[in-house]
Amino acid sequence: MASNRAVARMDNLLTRKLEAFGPLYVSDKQLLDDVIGTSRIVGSGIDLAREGDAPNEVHLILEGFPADINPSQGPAAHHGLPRARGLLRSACLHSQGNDHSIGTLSPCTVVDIPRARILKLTERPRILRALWWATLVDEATLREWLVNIGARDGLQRVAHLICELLLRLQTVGLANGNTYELPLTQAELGDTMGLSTVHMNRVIQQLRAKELITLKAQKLVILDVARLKKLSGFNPNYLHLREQNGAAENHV
Amino acid sequence: MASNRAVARMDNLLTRKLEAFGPLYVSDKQLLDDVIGTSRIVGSGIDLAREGDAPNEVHLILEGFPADINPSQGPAAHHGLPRARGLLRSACLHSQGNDHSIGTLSPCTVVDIPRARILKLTERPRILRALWWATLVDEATLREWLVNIGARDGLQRVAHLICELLLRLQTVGLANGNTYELPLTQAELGDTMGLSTVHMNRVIQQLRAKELITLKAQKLVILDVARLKKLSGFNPNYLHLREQNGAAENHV
DNA sequence: CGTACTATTGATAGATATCAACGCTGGTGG
DNA sequence: CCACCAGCGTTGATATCTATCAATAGTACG
Repeated sequence: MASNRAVARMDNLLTRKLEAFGPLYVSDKQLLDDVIGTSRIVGSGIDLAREGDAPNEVHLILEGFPADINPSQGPAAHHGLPRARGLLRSACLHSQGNDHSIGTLSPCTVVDIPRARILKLTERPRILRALWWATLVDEATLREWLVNIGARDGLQRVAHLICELLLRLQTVGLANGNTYELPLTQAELGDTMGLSTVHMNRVIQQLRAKELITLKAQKLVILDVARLKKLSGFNPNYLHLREQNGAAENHV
Repeated sequence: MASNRAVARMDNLLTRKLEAFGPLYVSDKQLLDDVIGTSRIVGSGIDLAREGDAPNEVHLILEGFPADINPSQGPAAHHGLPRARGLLRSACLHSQGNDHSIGTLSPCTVVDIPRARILKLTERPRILRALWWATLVDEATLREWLVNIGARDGLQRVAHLICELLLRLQTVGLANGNTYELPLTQAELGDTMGLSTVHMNRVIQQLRAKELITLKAQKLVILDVARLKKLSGFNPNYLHLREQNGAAENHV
């Protein structure tokens, strides 16, 4: 489709994400370019909420592995490390409540969008509508995580995460066949899914023993995607919402 | 505030929910009245997604206890019952993906909002903006649930749920002091939180033994709110987002 | 080489699921 | 009225999953 026309400009990641939910005006895209312009790169293990941040600021993660961070009241707090929950997708918009925040599990490119700028964005009807759909999709992913953590045992949870990451990263072109970079420590993975480090390790070894995956030097290889999906009860529908909405946009 | 002016009309629940995020035009409210007009009442244990429903239909639950339902692939499927996850708030908007749906754990009043109507609604900037904020708040609640289920043990989870329901129901005026109706079976509660029926029962008995609650004949009494909140690590901030946004609206 | 982080392994304890059984309650048909 | 039944709550016994503690091995890096 896009290849049929001459494209005078390169859309940024945010624009591409939002335009999946419906077309935007050129002026919209310029506004989005302005927003993206302020991106910063942060290292691993950083809390994205900085001192003095206004609550309800929105963070946009362009690249990397961010995760929800537990407020420091949890049992894991005495480790000195906050406890991560729920691995977020890249190119994800995240509202900054005052009850919890996001941390980086790997180096990330992020944009901090202050309240004033959000209001500016939401004055554009098409941007606003895309933002809403995007949030609905994120919500669907969270619901899937809820099921994932609540109803499956460790082995299935980890298998599910591996499947989800494969699809996500393939979408963004960051997977090489059934192989991708997983720059996370076993401890971090465990925290993300509510498993202890030791148990996480044993689960990984189970997956290796079943000849489902290979994991070495931050490189993950899925040896049998079909069997892994079956084991985890993986159903990719919840990640596909965006295509459906994009298609439905034709009706408007 | 509202009591200072003569109010010619009674706002419906949806209108009230959305207006918490910013003022709406009278014509907006009329449109919302039209939407609400089509509500239906369903019994307990019903799946809100009906045959022939278009995907991405949105359901609005005006009253009752709805919950996420697992697709029938889970281990609990052979019970004949789908497995519930994540108790949803009343007056909650829920997008209908094709990967999962919502069921009722008690009689509910619901409105099914078809795609065409959603599009109509999202043509109103103020409604759309309120919808977006509302979705962001729902997302925050889901994140809290993720932490709740992933990081706390059964006792804390249940305590947390009881605290959350108290605040929610007080907000809607459905709590009587520290007492409220909980028309859910122990098995349903357990499913909701990822606990077996038996264990749910034992957790409840622990709470009783600690003289924190009373639960009999669907009536729940919290004997010591402060101690219950402390036990569960309950932090109501994530439910307060709406007030913050409402206040911020003054800046627009 | 030594230090620190990560991965791995073993042993043990706690949390939770599962299976089975029993009592209570409310309805229903005889 | 009674016998029966179904759903819910409760209890005990046991098995499985997972956390925790402790120790060892591998690996990167100065």
